[in-house]
Amino acid sequence: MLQATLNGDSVTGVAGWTDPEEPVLASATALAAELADPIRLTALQLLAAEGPHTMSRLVAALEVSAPRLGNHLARLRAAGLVEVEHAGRHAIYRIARPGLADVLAALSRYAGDALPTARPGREVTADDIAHTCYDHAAGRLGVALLGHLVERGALTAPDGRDEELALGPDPAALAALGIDPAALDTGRRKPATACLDRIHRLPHLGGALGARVLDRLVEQGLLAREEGTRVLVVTAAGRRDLPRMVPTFSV
Amino acid sequence: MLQATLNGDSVTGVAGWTDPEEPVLASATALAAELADPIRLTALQLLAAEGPHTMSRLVAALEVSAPRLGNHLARLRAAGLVEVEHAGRHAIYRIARPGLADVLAALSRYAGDALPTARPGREVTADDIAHTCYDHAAGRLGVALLGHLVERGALTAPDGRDEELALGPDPAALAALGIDPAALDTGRRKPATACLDRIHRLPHLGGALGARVLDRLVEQGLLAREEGTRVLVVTAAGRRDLPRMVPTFSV
DNA sequence: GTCACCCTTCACGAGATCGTGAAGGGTGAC
DNA sequence: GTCACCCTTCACGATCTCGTGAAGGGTGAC
Repeated sequence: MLQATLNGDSVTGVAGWTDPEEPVLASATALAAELADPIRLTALQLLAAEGPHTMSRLVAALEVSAPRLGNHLARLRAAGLVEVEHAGRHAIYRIARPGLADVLAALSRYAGDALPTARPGREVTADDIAHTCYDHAAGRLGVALLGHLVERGALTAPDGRDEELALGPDPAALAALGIDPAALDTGRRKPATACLDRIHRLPHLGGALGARVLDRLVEQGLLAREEGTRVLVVTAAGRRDLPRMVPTFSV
Repeated sequence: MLQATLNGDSVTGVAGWTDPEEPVLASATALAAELADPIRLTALQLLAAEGPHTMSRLVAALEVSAPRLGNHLARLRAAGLVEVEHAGRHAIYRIARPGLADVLAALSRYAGDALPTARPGREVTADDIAHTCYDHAAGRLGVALLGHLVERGALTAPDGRDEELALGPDPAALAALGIDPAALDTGRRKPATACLDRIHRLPHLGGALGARVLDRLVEQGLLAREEGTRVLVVTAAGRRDLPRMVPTFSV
């Protein structure tokens, strides 16, 4: 029988701290093991940020063979991280539990912060800070923007269950950007979506709302589109005002 | 050359989503791989919650052989997750970057929530909800209590850099519990420490402050110590008032 | 019915990971 | 100096993981 001490109390017959049978520990290491593969992690990040995907859409996005992805998805299903719904001959995968988005976000944030800043060929570029993704802003700015709007209650956080983001209880943060969500002309587009940032591996704001926000920032002279590229240049005014408007964004 | 599309923009010659060379992706999967082992994860959780430990203290706590732990710590050092400081013949390990605590907390929270609730021999017990750890409260209540005090700005979050927790800018949440931190008689004890909860794998409040809080809750009739065991019984009054006092705590 | 297509599973070989046991370096006590 | 002690490293065998290729089941188009 084991004998150990825990903060002065003796705990007899209790399994050790590292007993792989400990339920929370086993569950945590199993989860970490699922995240420790580029394909599985990217698939989960895509599903968590952008909502359900069919198998074939994932195959195209990840550029891997179907059996290879299928094996990984089978693992993720067995681990209870994703769920499948079959529609005809298509298989629609989605995140099983919304809470996973928090884990993925924490992981990506740490991974981004922990990067040795000036790697060969990987120094911080203007592109890294802000660039367009279709017609909305991506990069550090796009990620910070979505985080800001979610934190202020203007939008609900992406949790991978749905394709679109719902408006939150308090539109003040959107109003502060000069946007009235009720007056948004969405056309046939989804009003607000999350879109996985390719560099930072965190969701940024897309959809009609994302496009409108970018237009406003350009109108206000805070950002400038660079002709022929996808780079968004932060103007002098933007360098002054953006960190005030979006507190988690710097430079 | 690769050809892919990203939200309508064609991106030519860009490495795929799952390219293991992508810096943030590589960093994230490497981190997850380090967390995917019971010994490494527990060591990191201990260091993040309770601050620096010597190698021998970790060996005793984890109940593993020295070479086995040494191999794991060498990995963690190579991955940049922990740092060593040599003091005489002792090696003092600590978390390298405070942000890791957030990742570990997110992982443990998801792992705890994702548990199939009624496992054989692992149903939710009174012990699970609240029990003593030395002279302070652990279990779900102890964890929620520390989280609440940190969120309200009464304490700083444990980040593994220090052995004790500093007081935060706003003591109101402590005052609401009937405690004046300035009047705390610490004796030779540390005023406030974090202590890793064995079941939930999240830090709870220890030290003189933790003991004082538990005393107050018992005085107020919200908790009752069970004679001869470490169980803390939530009284009828506690069931009514505790969720109001500590919003993240239920039942 | 026939076919193309989407998805899943299986088995095998290459590769990586992990724990043990043994050995070695450096420190402090005596 | 001698010794006990703390920590680290190394090498090897057992074990697990992963990707490929092939095969098979089910669906919808024609």
